[in-house]
Amino acid sequence: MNRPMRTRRQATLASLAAELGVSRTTVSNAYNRPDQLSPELRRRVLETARRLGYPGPDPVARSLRTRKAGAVGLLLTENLSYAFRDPAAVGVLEGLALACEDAGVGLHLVPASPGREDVAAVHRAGVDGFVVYSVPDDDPHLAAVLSRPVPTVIVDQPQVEGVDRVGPDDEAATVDLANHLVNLGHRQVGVLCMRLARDRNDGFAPLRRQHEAHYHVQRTRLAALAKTFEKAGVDWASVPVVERFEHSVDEGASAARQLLDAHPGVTALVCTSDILALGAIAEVRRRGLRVPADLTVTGFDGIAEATRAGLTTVHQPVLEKGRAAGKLLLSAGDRVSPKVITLPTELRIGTTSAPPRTAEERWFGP
Amino acid sequence: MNRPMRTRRQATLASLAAELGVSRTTVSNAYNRPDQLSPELRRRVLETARRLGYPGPDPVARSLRTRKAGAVGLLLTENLSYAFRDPAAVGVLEGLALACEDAGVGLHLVPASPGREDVAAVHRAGVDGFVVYSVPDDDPHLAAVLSRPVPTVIVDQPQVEGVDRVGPDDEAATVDLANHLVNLGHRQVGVLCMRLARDRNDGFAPLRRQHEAHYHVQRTRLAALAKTFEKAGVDWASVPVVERFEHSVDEGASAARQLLDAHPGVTALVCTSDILALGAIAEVRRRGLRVPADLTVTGFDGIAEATRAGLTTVHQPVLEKGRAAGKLLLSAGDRVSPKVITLPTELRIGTTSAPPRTAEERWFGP
DNA sequence: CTGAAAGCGCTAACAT
DNA sequence: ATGTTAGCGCTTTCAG
Repeated sequence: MNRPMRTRRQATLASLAAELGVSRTTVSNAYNRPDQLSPELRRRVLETARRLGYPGPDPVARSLRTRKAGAVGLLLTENLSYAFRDPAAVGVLEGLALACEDAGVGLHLVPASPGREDVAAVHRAGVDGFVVYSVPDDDPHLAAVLSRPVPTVIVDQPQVEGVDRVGPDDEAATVDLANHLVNLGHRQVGVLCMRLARDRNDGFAPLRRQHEAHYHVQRTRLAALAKTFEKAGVDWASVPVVERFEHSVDEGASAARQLLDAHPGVTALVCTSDILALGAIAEVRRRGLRVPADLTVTGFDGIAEATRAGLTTVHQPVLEKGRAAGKLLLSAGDRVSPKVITLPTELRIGTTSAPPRTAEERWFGP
Repeated sequence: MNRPMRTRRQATLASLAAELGVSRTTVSNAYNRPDQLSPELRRRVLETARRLGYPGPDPVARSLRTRKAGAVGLLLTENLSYAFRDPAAVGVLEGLALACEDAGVGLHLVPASPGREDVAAVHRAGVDGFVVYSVPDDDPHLAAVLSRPVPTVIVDQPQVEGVDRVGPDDEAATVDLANHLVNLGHRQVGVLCMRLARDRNDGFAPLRRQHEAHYHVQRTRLAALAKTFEKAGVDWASVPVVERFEHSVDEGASAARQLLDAHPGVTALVCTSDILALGAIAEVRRRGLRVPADLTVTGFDGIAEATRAGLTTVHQPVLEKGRAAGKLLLSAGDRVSPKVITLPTELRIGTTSAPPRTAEERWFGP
């Protein structure tokens, strides 16, 4: 294959029209409405276009005129490295991309790493709408998105009144999971959770920080755990909650280490994501303990690797979540009231949860 | 958080200027060149903008005027489902996204599934350049991209004269790998490869199909294998090559099954990707054979899961590949001759390759 | 520091 | 079936 080096934009629709001695409309029609002109003329137009090196209508100019960008923006204020490494996030991305593909529109990833305070990229994105995925409620990028006159759909978090949202019922799902543990007999639990706010805190998260979390999903899950365990007679204030800023298996392991070092008496580690849970399991085993005989570990998301590992977790249809968000956005026509789509979740009891060992067992072995 | 439902675009830069009794230039400057007007006036402009619900300069109109879209397009004519499931592809995507992030430009995923013949999406994408990742040389989307007057960088394949390219030296890397097998003593090998053309062929690929493959990477790897094994006295025409259209672990397993059913005598399965190799290993084990004692299996890419599995493979820096492509594109300024970046690869000998069993061993056990 | 003028390249009524 | 007209909303010399 070969190809000449281009100089710069050579021809425009107007110059082509001039060359041909026809109007611009005709040339435009040749590209956009083939049925509006004779096949013969159309052939001539296209032929001349090729000769002059006219690449077809400029997409930006067309967008300006038609008021359609032909793309949806995706705001993801997470380090891409972590986003792409979390199968749950990849699933959402994939589902969204599929919805876009079906509609023939592009998916525009907005450059917005967590550190970046520069919101200009949001304003510069030529898109017909935004999908916002899992950002904190005080993120400036989010505010920038909401200030733009295009429809927006938020996936998972935050909840913003008047804005479409797609996500699971974190509250109900977490209550189910917690009840499973309560029913098994666990009363001494520890929690591993993801980032609660934009400021980094790799360590224990006091009650106040839990309550004021800017990540609605984490806040809700913690609250649901608190509610359920308190109902079972557990004093939540005494339950250790370890937070991690980065979301990776390794961080899950280190969080488990930190928690178990300080609270060796816990009988279950509840993790707010499978990724963290997988790390926790690794750490527990590293300590020579068995899962679930010595320690129960649970996750959240239901990613494939968790299933393979037999993790007790809450499964949510991540691909469908992304797809639903895309469809919702692209059908955003003239809906009146904002729509909230709640996705089904399923408690999947695996082989990582079991009744706690009794004190005697712990001292004298099984 | 709350937010009023928007009606439609309410104010423009012009109407704002009118309202304020200043020129449009001034309003524009308030947004783009704050140093060009008094802080006081600027404050007034922004304040009035808020009051009128003016969301700031329209990105599309700005792009038209400045001739900068602020985004790079990514052409990926693979099913997104598969693309996102292959860590090698995700790595490339991630690296590219990082490069875009650094430059503050968006990454526009062009909707182009393999089946789609509709190339309009390429023409509709408002981007300043394209990265093309691993498409067949006869893909119409590729032609559409090349017809657009913007710089383009191709990752891996195809090789197009005059177009920038980033990729490993597939030839050299594959020769190294093949020599490793030759040196171990393998002469009866089977090959599992990815799609060779746009038409589906799940099965054996005859010589002719190998030679005429439209996927340059696969063609090159096969050719390198052929060359090296022929040099070792193997008649390549007799070497079974099984092709799979879809790229997944399961397909790798099924390909291995197909190959081993027909050619139980092979001592090594050479796979052109780690994904296929992982499937092959699964199938070999399913048959009650041991890797590498009974059968050697090798891959290509060096994805994390392969490393964990101890796979003998060729590692390539996929993230760097994506990043390099992005950087190259974004610096495309006024380079004269096209640039080709060759990334280093490394033969990683793992625990899945060993000398072939002798015939006696095969009959009488080790 | 501010304004006037001149388009960027295209499409969509509305004629003819 | 083709042309005329009228912008889409913005930025950018170049003068004041």
